[in-house]
Amino acid sequence: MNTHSNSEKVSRPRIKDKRQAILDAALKVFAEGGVNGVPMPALAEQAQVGTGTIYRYFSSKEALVNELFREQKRATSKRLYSGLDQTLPAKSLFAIVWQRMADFSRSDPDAYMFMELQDHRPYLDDESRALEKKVLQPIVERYRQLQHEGLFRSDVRPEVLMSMVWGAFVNLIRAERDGHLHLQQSDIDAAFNACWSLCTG
Amino acid sequence: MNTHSNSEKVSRPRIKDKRQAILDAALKVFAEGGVNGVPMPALAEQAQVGTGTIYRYFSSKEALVNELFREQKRATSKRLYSGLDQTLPAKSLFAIVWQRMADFSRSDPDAYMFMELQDHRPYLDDESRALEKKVLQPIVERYRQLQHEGLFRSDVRPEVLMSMVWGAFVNLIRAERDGHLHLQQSDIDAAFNACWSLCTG
Amino acid sequence: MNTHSNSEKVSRPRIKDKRQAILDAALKVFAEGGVNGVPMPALAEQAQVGTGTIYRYFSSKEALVNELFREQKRATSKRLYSGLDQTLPAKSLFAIVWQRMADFSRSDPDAYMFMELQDHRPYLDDESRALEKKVLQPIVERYRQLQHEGLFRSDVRPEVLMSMVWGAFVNLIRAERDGHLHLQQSDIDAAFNACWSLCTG
Amino acid sequence: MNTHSNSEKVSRPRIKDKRQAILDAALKVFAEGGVNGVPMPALAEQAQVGTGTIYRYFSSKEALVNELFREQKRATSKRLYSGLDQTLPAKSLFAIVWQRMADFSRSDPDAYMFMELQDHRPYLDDESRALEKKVLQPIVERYRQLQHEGLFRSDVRPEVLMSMVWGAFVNLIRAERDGHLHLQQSDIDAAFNACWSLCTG
DNA sequence: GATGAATGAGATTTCATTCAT
DNA sequence: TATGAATGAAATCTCATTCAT
Repeated sequence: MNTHSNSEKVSRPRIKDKRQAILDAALKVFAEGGVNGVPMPALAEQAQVGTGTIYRYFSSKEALVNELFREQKRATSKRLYSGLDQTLPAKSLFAIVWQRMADFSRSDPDAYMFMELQDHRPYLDDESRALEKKVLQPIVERYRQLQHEGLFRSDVRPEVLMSMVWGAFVNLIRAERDGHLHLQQSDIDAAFNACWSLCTG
Repeated sequence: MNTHSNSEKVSRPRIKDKRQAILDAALKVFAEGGVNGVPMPALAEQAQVGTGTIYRYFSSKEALVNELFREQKRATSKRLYSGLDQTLPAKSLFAIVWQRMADFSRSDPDAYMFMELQDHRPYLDDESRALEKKVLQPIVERYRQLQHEGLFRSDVRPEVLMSMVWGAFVNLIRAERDGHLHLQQSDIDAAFNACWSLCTG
Repeated sequence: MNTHSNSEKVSRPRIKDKRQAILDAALKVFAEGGVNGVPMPALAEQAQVGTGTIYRYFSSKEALVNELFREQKRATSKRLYSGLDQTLPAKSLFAIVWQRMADFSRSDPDAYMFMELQDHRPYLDDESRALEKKVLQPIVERYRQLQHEGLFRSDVRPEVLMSMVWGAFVNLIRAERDGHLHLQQSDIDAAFNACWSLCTG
Repeated sequence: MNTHSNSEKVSRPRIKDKRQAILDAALKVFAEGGVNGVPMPALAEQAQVGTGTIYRYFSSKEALVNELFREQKRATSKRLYSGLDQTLPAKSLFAIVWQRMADFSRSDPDAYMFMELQDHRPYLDDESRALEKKVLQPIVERYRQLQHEGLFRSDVRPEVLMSMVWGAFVNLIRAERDGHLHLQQSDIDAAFNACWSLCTG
């Protein structure tokens, strides 16, 4: 049952390396308090490390935010788009991704919040921005392809379409966070249908 | 000798009161540098007032941000929704509002940016959040009405629909700001059509 | 009794501006504790200003050290070499400068110590180093002239000669500071004669 | 099994003990970066030992600096004054020592720099200062003796004379280090002659 | 009322030292 | 014994806010 037992060193609760502990803690506290709102000692405490330890792994707060951003960008991308059965009809695939987005925002709200919080933007460096673009590229291509197949409307550029779909979803979650509405699964499903209409015209 | 005499209003071109000068300056600098990124003395300089003067009109930076937020919320609301000719068909009205949103983001990018920057969110107080809800209410009602009229799809709750539309638009502008795409009027028009599909199904 | 009364501005002990107060305090505490040994808050306390105030006048500790160095370099130069009656015989002039050096080290030990402490060297920027050279130039020229006049020995380059004289003096003061000897006026005078021999051969 | 066995001296080229490796490394990095400028881990890396290892041999950075200082003080003293053929004329002996000083500063600039850098002074303890005095004592005595012999001028106390000679030399090297001049062997020789004049009057 | 120099609490970052392995 | 990751006290620097003028 003890997932980290290695003979019987029962007591130590978590042995994952400090670097990851710091990233995990950062995700949590930044999501809650905003990057600017969290002093390094507070982050250190959450990570259960000394303040100085953070600087063994990240050269500055800015560097930490960027590495966290990139880690999450990659993880999110994988989480949303990997392992899709491409033999399924497009609408099913779209629905799956949509549901994954919803699941993501529900099951890992810190990660979702951190990524959608604009808080980190002033910290982002070129590498992070490049990654952001790189991750979007294949999605745009998929949209373009669906347009060529005549499934998606072609009067809107694929990157515009994609941006709208993503924005519609994100704002839905944000509205819930801000207390403007409460989402149920039926809302998620209905929103999917609406987005499908957006894409197919 | 009295440098503040206004017996001859000749020299000073615009004497709008300092309070407004501060709010105007705040909008500009906050939009550019983020609320956290702009020290009060920098704001004071932009507003051409002394640092202390800001505190005669606003009790704190937080209070200033809130007042600015509320002022802009009201102005934006008026800008987008006032003076609409309700005799026009719904689609035309929707199109007008959509174009107003586009015009707003183009002609007053500072105001638009400030409102859509999440930067100010940690500062917002109850009054600001209440206003945000209050402003959204009539829009939601309009959506609900259009659903009752059978024009908008009814399988999506009106607040969900509205949130998606707003999110789709906002993310489009953000994508442009972030350099992911460049929008032309034709894109705005096409995006409108896509959003109309989203709403009507 | 009210030290801040301004009905009679007698009481306030020192009104000199903060910038100078900071430089004065810095000279004192750096001379005593070394640049590295004195934290900015300690300097602020000595200067009777807030820590932040230092940064209104100097962009960093390094900048402060450089400005202090340059100020002192100029003041020292003036103190040692200005207002000399050039009609006096060279030996008298040399004796006067030598005595001025001694007086300087006695009457303003902080300034003297700060300049001769090597402590500040890692902080010095190009401008400071350029000033150092610039200040030495006319002295070298004077040595060269005295060589041409046949008064000073000519088998040693003037800059070498000057460097030795200065080093001999400085090390004398340092030896006293380090407790290796105690200097009396008679020692100063005798040392002058020895240096004169060094120069004239 | 014995890690310090020297039955097979094959593999490790130089096994001088870690203590000495640390002192050697310290001399190098302190000369280059100043005592304050070099963190202990950087020193450890240069010495090719673990950071903690330093603390097995020296109780603190201060203790290390002091031991290094004393080691170098003794080595320098030996290097400059040992093995002199006391049957040679005084001027020859003086010339030899002078040349040894020059050679020292040239051939082992790290050691020379470390000793003449004032950087370490705030670290020095009583023992180091006592050693400094002790090492100077016989030199002073030699000066005194030469005065009694009528070779050196007697109007200057021997410790004053010695201090001036040393200062003259040191400042010459420092001037070169600071880029104020470049020394050739002829300058060293000429400077010797000038110093001889200083001593003999 | 208006000012902006001054403030000091608090932020980020460094580094001498320790200690589990 | 040797290690070097970890630590946290202490350094440098920032900035929201105050207050004497």
